[in-house]
Amino acid sequence: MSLSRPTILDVASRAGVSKSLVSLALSGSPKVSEASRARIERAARELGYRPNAAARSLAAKKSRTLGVLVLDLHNPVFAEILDGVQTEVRKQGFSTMLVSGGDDPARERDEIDTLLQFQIEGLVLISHRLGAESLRQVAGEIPTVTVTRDDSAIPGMDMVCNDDVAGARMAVDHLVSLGHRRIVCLSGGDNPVSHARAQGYREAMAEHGLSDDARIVAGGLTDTAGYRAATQALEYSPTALFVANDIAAMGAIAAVEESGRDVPRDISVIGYDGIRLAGLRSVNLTTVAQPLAELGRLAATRLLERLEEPDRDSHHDRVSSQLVVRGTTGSVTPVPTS
Amino acid sequence: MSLSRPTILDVASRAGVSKSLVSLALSGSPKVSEASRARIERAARELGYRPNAAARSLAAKKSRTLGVLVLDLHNPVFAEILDGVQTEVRKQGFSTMLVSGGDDPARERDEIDTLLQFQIEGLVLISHRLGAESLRQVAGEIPTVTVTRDDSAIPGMDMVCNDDVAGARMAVDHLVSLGHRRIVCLSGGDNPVSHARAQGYREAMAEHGLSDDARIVAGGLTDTAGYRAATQALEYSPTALFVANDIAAMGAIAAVEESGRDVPRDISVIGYDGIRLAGLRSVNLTTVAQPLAELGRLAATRLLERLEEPDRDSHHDRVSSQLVVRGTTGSVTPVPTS
DNA sequence: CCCCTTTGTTGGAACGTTCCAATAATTATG
DNA sequence: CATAATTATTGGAACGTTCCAACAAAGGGG
Repeated sequence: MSLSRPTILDVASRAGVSKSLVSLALSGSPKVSEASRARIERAARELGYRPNAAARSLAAKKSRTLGVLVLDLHNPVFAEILDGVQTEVRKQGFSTMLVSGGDDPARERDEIDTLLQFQIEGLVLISHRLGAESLRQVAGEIPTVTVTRDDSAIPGMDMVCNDDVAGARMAVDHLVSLGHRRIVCLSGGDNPVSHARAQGYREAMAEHGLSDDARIVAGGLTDTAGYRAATQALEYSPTALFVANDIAAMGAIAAVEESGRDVPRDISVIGYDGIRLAGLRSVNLTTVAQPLAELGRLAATRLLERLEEPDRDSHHDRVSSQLVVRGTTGSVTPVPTS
Repeated sequence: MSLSRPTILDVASRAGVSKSLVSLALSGSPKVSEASRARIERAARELGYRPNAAARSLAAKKSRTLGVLVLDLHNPVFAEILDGVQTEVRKQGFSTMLVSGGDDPARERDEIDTLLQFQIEGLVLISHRLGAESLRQVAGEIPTVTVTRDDSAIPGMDMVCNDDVAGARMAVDHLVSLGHRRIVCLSGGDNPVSHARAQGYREAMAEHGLSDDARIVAGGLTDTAGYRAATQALEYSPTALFVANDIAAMGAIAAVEESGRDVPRDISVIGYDGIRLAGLRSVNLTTVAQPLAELGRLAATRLLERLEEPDRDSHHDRVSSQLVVRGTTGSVTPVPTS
């Protein structure tokens, strides 16, 4: 193993110039002669020189690194948002440090702390479980953008999300247009996103004069949660289920099918998020699709803008989602009077 | 926004001691009096002091950070391995920097480079697309452990993987025991893992005297690749498909069902990996399950061991996988002579 | 009571960069 | 052809830590 990596001084002496000039040359300064630049680059290449990010960040007082916290790596929705973030961030020459909160608030705090120790310049929160207090504190310490959650109440923080209330209404509208009335909502549990989606459901049901048919079953955002909630929902003999997210919807479908009913003939199911998996032909889930990569891209853009101009007003983007009709929803079939 | 973060000097002066003592106290040295320690901790807390990782890593010449490269964040198999890695690494007080190669070798090199700039002390490769040359180079530069791929030929590198050949044989044995003979293999494309699985298929077929029935269709590791390969495989009118991984198997099932055939009545399908998703009731895929989290945990352990003892021999762990029979495989049904 | 340990504590050098002010070399200007 | 302006290069300070050798203070043994 190589004893120790070459430093800028090694490059300098090999190229026969000062360390300062090497620094200048490698950072692409225009005031370096072509001749020197060529020799320096050659020397660097020959030595396999790789700048020490720690030293750089210490001296420059900036790390050119953004931190990204993701709620949990298992739900593919986050991988898709992440794609958008990464693409944009790389394009602007920043690095990114990714950590996962593992769906646990305490660990989230912990990981953010680590991120801060690494002198990240900004933070992207791709969904999170932080309380308002923690969030406020984080936002006060470092430029932060939150994705997926409506945290618009926190000062100095940017936000990018879709309109969950409107999305949920689209879902209900779609079901109603297919003739459904007994539509049950399987909520995603006690978090703002799920609350908003349940709210949209309630509003849309009311608008269609179906308030009396509205039923919300407490569920969660995992497939097993969806399965359980659906089992429970069957007691209301619904003709359609609006499920808080795609993964839970997949669980719900399993429950419906196990009960001997067919999707969509007996019961229609619609999800939320628009993960790629939902488009898989054997899943073929109708859903309200968020532009996930776009959400990520936008978040990165907003954060980078704020780094340029730290004191600007908070920017709140609310992008619109889109109904994607696939095979799990269909017209309500008249019940045969057996 | 706070102008600049408090440094160790701020803590020192507030606690009325020298910076050295603060350093000692915060790193938990036993030779600090209780009184001083208490005052220092109090001061640090009051100031919201957070050590600067860049400075620390520069001074200490070690970062206590491991790099983790994952092939691609979209396949859940990697999230599950990652869980194991993270748990173990955290337990040992290291941080982890996670990057995704986005399924692109050039970007992989790039990301590893970034990781190295951050002075990571070791590298975990959770599947990768690196050529032998690049790999050798990386391994020569930094302690590296590779997960999921059999890179045992690279000197100085540790390896943790399952036995893909044996796993594939288990799959075939299972199908044969159900009476299948016309078993087609949908390969995962041109990468070592897929080659090994195809190899196991071939061997098992030969052992059962079914060499003449052996057919391998070139596919890939995504659901669409599985779909396409399955469509093609149907020309051989198989009674069973052995698919290179779970995600592709899900695509294959879609193709089979679209062709009007039933899984498993007409065609049995078995996957490989054992992702959680495959256990989802609406998927219910029979598969060869690798102990994913265990793979990750073991990889982390091996890497940390090597950090202790850099010159030890390469360690190659080959953990065994397990057949998980679910609903997509069944006995071959005698073809009704219509 | 002096010296020797032991226990706590400290200042300074080092880590590998960036950045700035200062200098050297070159070219343009009158 | 001297001087000014420009272009290229440099040494040194700084960044916030850790680590080491050195020192001060407090006990302990002769």
